[in-house]
Amino acid sequence: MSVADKKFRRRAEARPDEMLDAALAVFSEKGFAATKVEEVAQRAGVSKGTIYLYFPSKDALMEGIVRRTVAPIAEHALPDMNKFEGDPRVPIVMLVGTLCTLLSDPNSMAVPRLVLREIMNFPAIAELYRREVLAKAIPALTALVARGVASGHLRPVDPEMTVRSIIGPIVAHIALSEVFEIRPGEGLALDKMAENHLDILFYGISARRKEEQS
Amino acid sequence: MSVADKKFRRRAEARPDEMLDAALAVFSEKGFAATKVEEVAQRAGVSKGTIYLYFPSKDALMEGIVRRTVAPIAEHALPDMNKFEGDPRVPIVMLVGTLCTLLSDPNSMAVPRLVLREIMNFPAIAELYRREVLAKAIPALTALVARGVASGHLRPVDPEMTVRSIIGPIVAHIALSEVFEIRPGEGLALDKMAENHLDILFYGISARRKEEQS
Amino acid sequence: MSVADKKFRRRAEARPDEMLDAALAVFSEKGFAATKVEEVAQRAGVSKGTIYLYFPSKDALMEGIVRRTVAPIAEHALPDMNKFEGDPRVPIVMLVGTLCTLLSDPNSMAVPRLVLREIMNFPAIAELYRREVLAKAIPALTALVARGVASGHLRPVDPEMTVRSIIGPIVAHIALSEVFEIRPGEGLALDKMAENHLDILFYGISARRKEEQS
Amino acid sequence: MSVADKKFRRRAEARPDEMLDAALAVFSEKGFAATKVEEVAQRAGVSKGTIYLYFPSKDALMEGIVRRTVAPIAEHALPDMNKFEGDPRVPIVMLVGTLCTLLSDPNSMAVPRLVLREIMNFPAIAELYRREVLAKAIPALTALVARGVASGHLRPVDPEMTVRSIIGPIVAHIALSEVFEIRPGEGLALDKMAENHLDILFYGISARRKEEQS
DNA sequence: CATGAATGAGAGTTCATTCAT
DNA sequence: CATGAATGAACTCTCATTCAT
Repeated sequence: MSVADKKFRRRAEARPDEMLDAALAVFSEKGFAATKVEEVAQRAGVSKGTIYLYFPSKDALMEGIVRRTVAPIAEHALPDMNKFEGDPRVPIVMLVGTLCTLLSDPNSMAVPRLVLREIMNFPAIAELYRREVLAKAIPALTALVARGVASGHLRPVDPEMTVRSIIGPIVAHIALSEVFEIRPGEGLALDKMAENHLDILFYGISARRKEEQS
Repeated sequence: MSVADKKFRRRAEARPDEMLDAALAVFSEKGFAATKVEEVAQRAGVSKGTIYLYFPSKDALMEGIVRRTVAPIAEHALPDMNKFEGDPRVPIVMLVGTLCTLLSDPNSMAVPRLVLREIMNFPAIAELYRREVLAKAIPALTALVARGVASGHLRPVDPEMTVRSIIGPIVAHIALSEVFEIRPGEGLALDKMAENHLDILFYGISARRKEEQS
Repeated sequence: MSVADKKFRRRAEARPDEMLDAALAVFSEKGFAATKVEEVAQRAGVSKGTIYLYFPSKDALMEGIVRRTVAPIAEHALPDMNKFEGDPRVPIVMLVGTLCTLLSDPNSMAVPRLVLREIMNFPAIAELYRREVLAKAIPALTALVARGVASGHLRPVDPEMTVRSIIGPIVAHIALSEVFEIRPGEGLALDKMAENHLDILFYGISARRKEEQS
Repeated sequence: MSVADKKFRRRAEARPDEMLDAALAVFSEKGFAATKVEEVAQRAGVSKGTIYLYFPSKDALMEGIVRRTVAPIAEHALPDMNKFEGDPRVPIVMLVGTLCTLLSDPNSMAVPRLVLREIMNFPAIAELYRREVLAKAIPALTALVARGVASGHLRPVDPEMTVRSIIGPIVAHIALSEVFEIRPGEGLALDKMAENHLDILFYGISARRKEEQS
């Protein structure tokens, strides 16, 4: 069978993914509630009925979008952190860098944006996120900090609370930009934010008397 | 004015406020979209038509809730900060303390929770918040940090980005608790969070070679 | 308040009944499944939404129609039979006469016709009929026959099965007419049917040797 | 013809019949309207499209079921009756017996049950039944009774109406059992019903003064 | 012959909003 | 001022039917 034949084949196996792409696009533009299934179908280039051929309900589209994104995060990104030994600041720098790289890609932003927007109306999605991402990421980060305190690399901070200090500034920066369109002038400036955030996270904002840091 | 008159007037001027209370309660429980105007009316003890006597639409209820809460913040809490001179860490400690006091009161939480939940679907509310709260608070905080850097109280951090480091951990802590029900065991623990947050904000997490801090 | 005012009043208390009338008419014409709620509304002179103000679903219209008809039957017609003493042929003649009078009125026919048509698709209605009508009528008739046998007025027939012989011919006559439009030429001819039915029911079709009966 | 060929031919000419079997089974279980063509296909072990290869529409399945059953009745069972001479009670006993035998077989019941359930929504089927079964059976029965009256075997009853008295009790018995699940305790009890029915049909329920009957 | 992916018209139901009383 | 009956636009979901392969 030639490649040309593919044109005639229904691209059966790719369809659900295309529909999720379309749903993500339209949900992001107008919000879940304000989007009609018909619009998702049009964007995907199929008919309304075809959507329901692959997804049992409009809600299932939302869940499909999230599940597709959450799976690789939970499987790949997170497990690595648990094994880390040595100065915990190294993986923290990496984590912040990875997050910022992901977030600076508009495509990568779409799902977190959508989740941020709709999560309170989708208990199932909040639970999915909690179970698949947070329930793994937060304990891993907490343990990382705790090991850093134990090894003397970090000051005796509260590991659990310190996790809020690691991710909070990033969340705040994204939220200000995405929700309120408050940006520091020249675009997202994730680099500058990351640098300043890590600087403060590691050394604080207080001026030292005589000594240097970094 | 006779007693009988009271029966008919029933503190008429308080009505809109009672309706906003009812709307806040029901919106918080079920979400804006899932709430029927009828339910707001029932909770307020009036009929559906009466709601429309005071508010032109369901959306106006949402806006009324937010506007009522935003006004005092914008008028009282924020202006004070601009005048502050001296070590900026003093007003920062105060700000964090004030926020935590407010947030530990469930009643005070209701509006921020609701705003957090619905803001993406209400451009008007996002704009209101932006204009009335953030457009005043963020520049004030930024200027505070900038003055601290200039006066030598703070290290040469980026003032704009440092604002994210000040409020981010608090936002993250609240979001984890409210959205994902992830709490550090013994309740909200806002005190512990605030203490750890300020400790890190001021001195960082890195262990020092020989000397102590704080 | 004058009578003229009524014109302006919403005839609130009559509405549900008018809707049931309209539903009965349209369901009878087109069948339940083929009828749109919109059509019922139009016939009732109200909007689609108003139907749902009084009935929670399309099915509820069907149930309302039946319930409204079943109630008086169950309450009035049936209880009388239990008290009867003496020759059971008297109340049987009355019952057949009453049924035929009811059935010869096209309005009275509408509900049984509709029930006959839709009953298999409405388990709830079958159950309603069973519980409210048959569970009362059949034992009453059975007891009536049993008493007749005991008192010597009737031959030693099986009371339970004899009930089928009392009502069956009437049912068959109606079904032939309503379902297959098979009628004995000159209209429904319920009188002739009733007379012949009772004659056979009481004396059978077999010719006697010499003697007469009746 | 090779064995391999058989695999491909799969008794092709039997296919439509298998589909009707499947359709009858599913329609009987769930009702015509509630049955999806897909379900009929699954039960028949073919795909949805194949159904439409043999039947132009879902309705055609219904008609096919009925037509297949009606044909032999119209051709065989009915014509015999017209030729009968002598005491008409003999063929009446036979008819009742035959009907009861047929009806006591659940498989034979399926089609009449289905027809009873759906007939009002299928004018074509009502017409089919009317034309193929009733238009032949009823005149035959009527003539049988008329001849019985003429020959003195029967009392001077109205032949047309007497037909209702012959088939009515059987119909009533079946309807009570199938529609309302009202049965005389020990199953369908068709024998007892038939015996009692014929007893009453021939001799009536009235007690005689002195003589016996049967 | 057979498949099953795709279609799209159509129906039931909800609920914000209006307005006669 | 207050009511609540009435409205009807809008939306989700179903499923008989088609047709490219």
